[in-house]
Amino acid sequence: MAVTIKDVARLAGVSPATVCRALSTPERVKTETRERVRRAVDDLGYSPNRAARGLITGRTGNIGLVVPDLANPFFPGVVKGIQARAREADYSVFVADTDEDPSAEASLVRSLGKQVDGLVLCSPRMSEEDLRSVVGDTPLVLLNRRVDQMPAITFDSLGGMRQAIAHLMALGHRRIAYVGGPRTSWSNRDRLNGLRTVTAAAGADLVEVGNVLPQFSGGVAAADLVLAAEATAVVAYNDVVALGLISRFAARSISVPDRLSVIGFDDISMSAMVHPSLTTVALPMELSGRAGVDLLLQLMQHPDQSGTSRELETHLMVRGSTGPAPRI
Amino acid sequence: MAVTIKDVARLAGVSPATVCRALSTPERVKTETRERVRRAVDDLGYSPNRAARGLITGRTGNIGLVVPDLANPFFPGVVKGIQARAREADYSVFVADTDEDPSAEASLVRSLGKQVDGLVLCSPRMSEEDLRSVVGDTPLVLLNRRVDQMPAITFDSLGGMRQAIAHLMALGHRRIAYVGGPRTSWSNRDRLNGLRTVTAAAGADLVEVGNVLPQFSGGVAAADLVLAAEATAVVAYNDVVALGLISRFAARSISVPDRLSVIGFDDISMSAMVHPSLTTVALPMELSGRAGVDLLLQLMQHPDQSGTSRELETHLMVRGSTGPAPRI
DNA sequence: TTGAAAGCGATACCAT
DNA sequence: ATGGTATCGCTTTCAA
Repeated sequence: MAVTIKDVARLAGVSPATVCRALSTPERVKTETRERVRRAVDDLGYSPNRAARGLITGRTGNIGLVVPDLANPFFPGVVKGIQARAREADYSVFVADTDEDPSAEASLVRSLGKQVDGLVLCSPRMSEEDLRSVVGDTPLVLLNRRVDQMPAITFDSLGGMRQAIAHLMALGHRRIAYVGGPRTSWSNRDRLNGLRTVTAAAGADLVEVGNVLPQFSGGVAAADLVLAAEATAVVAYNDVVALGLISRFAARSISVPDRLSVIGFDDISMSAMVHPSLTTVALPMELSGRAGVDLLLQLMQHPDQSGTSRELETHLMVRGSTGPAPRI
Repeated sequence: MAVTIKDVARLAGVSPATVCRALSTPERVKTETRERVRRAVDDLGYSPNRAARGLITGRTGNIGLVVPDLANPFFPGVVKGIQARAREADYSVFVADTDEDPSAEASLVRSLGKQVDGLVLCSPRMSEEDLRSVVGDTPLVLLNRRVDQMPAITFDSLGGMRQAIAHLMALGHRRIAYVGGPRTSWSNRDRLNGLRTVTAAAGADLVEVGNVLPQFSGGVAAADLVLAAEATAVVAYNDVVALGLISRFAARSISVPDRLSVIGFDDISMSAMVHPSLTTVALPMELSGRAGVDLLLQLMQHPDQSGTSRELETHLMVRGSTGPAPRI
């Protein structure tokens, strides 16, 4: 059996209560006894049983994280940030992957919710209605999704699009296509809204060529539509879609960036590796994870307050897939 | 406050003990009372407090997973498999990312070990010695690493290499380079051993061009060495390294596969997306995760037995990066 | 078949 | 400053 607080107490010649205090509120224990306890703890290799502690304190020391798909390169970055910040705050992290299934999301939130002190929902796919209804009394933070009255970490899509369009306009592009992600995706709507605002303000033509799966195949499928739209530049919902576009362009011998410029979103690591490398709007993935945990910690301490949502800066990474507009 | 077993007991007009039995050993409860309890449970939305249960049963219902780096595309696949299988068996999964730091591994194993019923160590980087010493009484399964006497899930590197070399030989290649991963990596040694055996048996020349970081930059760095080695084909430690190689070859206008064939390892999703697409030895990532959990469950039930380690099949995916050897 | 009661290990309150 | 003790929610003997 494992070492318990009683074993420590016995060895140190004090009561369990004192051991507890020596560990959690050392200033309330005489220096000498504190030292004795410390030594006993070390000798026995004692560490408190979290389940027992949780039973009385009502807290678990765990936080839960729900993501749609770990295989999507965006999420591991976020998870790493969450992990790192959680560990600093002495929390462990439950990770659950929903395989892009919105209904799995709800049930996971409910079951995970009981085992944790707080939850981070990363890019949840479920409807706003469902989202509101699953919220029990577990503090919850959204990441990459904004819903009224719920604390959230998001990315500045508008700013990212502004940089992207400024870049394209400076290169002489005037007609720009957008390959959208799933209609149900909040971030797709957010990016599209940003893009509409920015192109309108800049006096560029925006051609929306439809919605595709946020995957390589989605980009492949959209490529021909983009060509038909007679744009000289295309912004994709995300990097993976952009890579699919480029792949299909290559297959059709459409040179990127000579004939067509391509911009993605996310800055997944692969974007810098391919040829041509992908110009993209970088999202601070790890930072967003850390920010999510920070917000959650705040919320867990002051459940009454609604917490301070944050929108994180984005940055355009200019690479090989964008160049001067062809003269038509 | 949450619903407790007492609330259910009161509503059903029975004792807490009966509620407990009705839920865990229904056959020991009269059908009628069982139904009454069932209804009370539903009405109140009761679900047992895991911490309290764990306190008495000594089990947590959690398993822990330690991976070196979630950003490495190999791991998310494994994690997904582990998640899926764990959820089926009604376990939750703690995930910890060590950021490739071997010393972080040991401390994580120790701290996680207390909060879980079993651990899966995925591609652990620590020394065999350390590995043996961190093993407490928590059941532990290795994934992608084999160590005497420890239960493990591994991949058949030898078989993968056999397929790779047979493919290259059939295309007419006779001189083959290997770009190795970290010397400390078990899987690198395993793959290299397999490759040596296979090339020797097939009568091919093997040129080992050194060890690189298992990253894109590692491949970039090794590309020139490969050219200097005058091989017509190169096998890389993994796909990411292979992509780095191809990138550098492209920059030097070395055509793949006309001038040089390239084979990777893992079959990360990006491999099928790039141009030329990458011929690679596919590892069953999700399956390995499931197999790891299966082995762990087995171990948790019979801690006395050592468990049945498994080596999973690998498969060569022939794609665009390999072709006939150039006539010199 | 059911209930009463004794813990599991840690914490927090009330005394001292 | 320290110790005794009730308690968290559940499981599990032991009796009835």
